[in-house]
Amino acid sequence: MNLQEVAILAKVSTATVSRVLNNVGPVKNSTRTRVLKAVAELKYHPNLHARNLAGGKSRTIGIIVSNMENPFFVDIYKAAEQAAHSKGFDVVLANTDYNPEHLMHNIRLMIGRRVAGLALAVSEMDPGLIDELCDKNIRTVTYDAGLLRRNSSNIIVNYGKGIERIVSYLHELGHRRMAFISHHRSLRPLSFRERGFREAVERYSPVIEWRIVADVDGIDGGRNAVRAILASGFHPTAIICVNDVMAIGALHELREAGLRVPQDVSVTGFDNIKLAEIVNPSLTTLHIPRDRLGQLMMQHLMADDSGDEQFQPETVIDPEFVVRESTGGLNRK
Amino acid sequence: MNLQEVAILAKVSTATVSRVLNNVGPVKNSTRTRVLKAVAELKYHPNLHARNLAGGKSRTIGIIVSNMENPFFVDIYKAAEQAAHSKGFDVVLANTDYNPEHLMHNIRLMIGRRVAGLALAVSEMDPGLIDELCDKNIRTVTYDAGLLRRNSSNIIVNYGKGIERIVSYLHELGHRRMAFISHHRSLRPLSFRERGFREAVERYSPVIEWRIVADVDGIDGGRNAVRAILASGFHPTAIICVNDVMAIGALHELREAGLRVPQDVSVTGFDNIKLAEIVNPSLTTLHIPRDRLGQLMMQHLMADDSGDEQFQPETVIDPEFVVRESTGGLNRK
DNA sequence: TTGAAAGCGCTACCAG
DNA sequence: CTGGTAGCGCTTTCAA
Repeated sequence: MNLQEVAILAKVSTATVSRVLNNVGPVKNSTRTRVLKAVAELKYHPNLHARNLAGGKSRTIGIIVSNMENPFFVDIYKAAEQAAHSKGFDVVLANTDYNPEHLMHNIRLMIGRRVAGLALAVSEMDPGLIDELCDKNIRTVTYDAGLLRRNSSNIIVNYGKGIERIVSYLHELGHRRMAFISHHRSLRPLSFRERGFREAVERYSPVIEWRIVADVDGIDGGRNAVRAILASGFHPTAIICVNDVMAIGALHELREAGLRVPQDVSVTGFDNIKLAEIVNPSLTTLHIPRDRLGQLMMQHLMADDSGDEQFQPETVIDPEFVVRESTGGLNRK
Repeated sequence: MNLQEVAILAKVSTATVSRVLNNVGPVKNSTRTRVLKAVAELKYHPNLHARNLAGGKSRTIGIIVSNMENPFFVDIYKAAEQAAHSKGFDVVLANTDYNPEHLMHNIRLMIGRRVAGLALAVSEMDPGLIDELCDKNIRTVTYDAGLLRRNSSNIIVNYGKGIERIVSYLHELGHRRMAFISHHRSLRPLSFRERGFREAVERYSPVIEWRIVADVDGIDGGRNAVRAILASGFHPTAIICVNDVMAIGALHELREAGLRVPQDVSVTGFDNIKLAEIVNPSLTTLHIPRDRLGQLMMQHLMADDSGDEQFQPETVIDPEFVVRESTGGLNRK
């Protein structure tokens, strides 16, 4: 079923049907209603592929994230989608599970779809791979990717500063043995955070002993990491997690092991997802404004080319320290 | 940049390039490599719209869910996507936030994209609206929607049975005042669950006092609902939540109010998401196998037309009762 | 093994 | 205000 059939039923040309459907150009009211009736009668739905092909331009934004199981990314996606909708764009979402091949596959799909813009909130950015793809003339905005190309902007969070804040806070509380829990250490953005931790902690060298352990992203990852730490014989008094979800897993595993938080061990997260204030004990963490992040990404993608809006190629967001119940001074002073 | 340019650079016809790109038909090896080189050189990405238009068929499955913030739906999506990928299909995801208009919009988009199949895991199904749309010849599978149409199958969870199980269990423990926490009462599938509760509880009439309260889906919804209950003066000894996420919110609000779970109040969830075993106290709930659900949906959509596989128009899944720490007998016997 | 050409369904331009 | 028509980029016969 196509435009033609509608046109025949309405006794007009396809051009007119098109005009009616797109609210463009002048159409006599009587014919418009006639067309609309035919459309309804046939339950006609325009073929969007044909429309995109013929029109040339697309009103669709692609969004790719690393892990939809982590509320952090869901929040970004929701903010971004809302911003896109408010400007009349549709959104198509893809998830990579931190897998660079999935990322490539999805980027290819997005390019193939000729999206009007592409937002990448992923950690598995490989400069090499992306470089190749991104000199299509697709506008791109990345989060936490640290690469800048033509018509591509980047939004980054100052993780180093955040982690430094955490470490110094814990140090003041008297903590001298710390562990850092992460995931996907080999991915660049994650390795930067790890380095942030290392630098912060080495500033106090050799007073602070430390250790880094990694597992998968998620609750189970946090649990496994804590289990590994405890089994290793290294007994940190503070555990710093690369994100809240892993921290929540850590919290649970510590409880299982009979350790009290924060009396025996302090725990910190990163992101400040909703759950962080709900868990027991509630989580000390760093707030990253996902709303703003999502909005910013869309703003960059949909900014007028008119050059009116100041196009910022890079935006830095400072996380905000939120102290809750999961951190405290040492029991044995 | 299009097929033509590649063809020219490779000194062949567009037909040949197409053959190479699709691995179809015979192509001399030397020309194949020549074409591939041209493709790489130009960083050519085929226009998927054109491809779909010309090919007629699509290898894309549409998935629409109600709330990506609820891990229940994320789990379904992930299982479904994996199943789809394993059969060589791509997936495009959409989220409705329980908004029937968003649902309509997204269904229209999916139809416009001429997806090979459409999976609807949404609660806001309105028989009227959908009826109209679903007699396109798009294969559809719904979860929890209770409507059956031509080339459309349905997967349902036996909520009534599950809730009955919960109520009788709580009754045995001595509970006589129960509250049911839900969301979007006016949406059919949700109202069915509410009815399930009502029927189960009235079976013990007039022994059990009960009450139903609703708020939005999510942690805050659970919190608000509990606050409303406590403020109402009705003091239930057991709170039954329509899903785990709301139950987790309820748990938190009860703690804030100084009530102990399960000593003062028992709480149950539904779904058995990962978090249910992590929260403290861990959550008594009903397990719904999201993996199987997602796989089933894809199986229904991608079943061979060959009639070989037995096409089941309806599949019922029984949830499985999981007792954890959030329920117990009454303190004062 | 390859090329030419006819569409796929729609938009947009040009006439009338 | 409306119709005719030339593409959009690709797949797919049909011939060569």
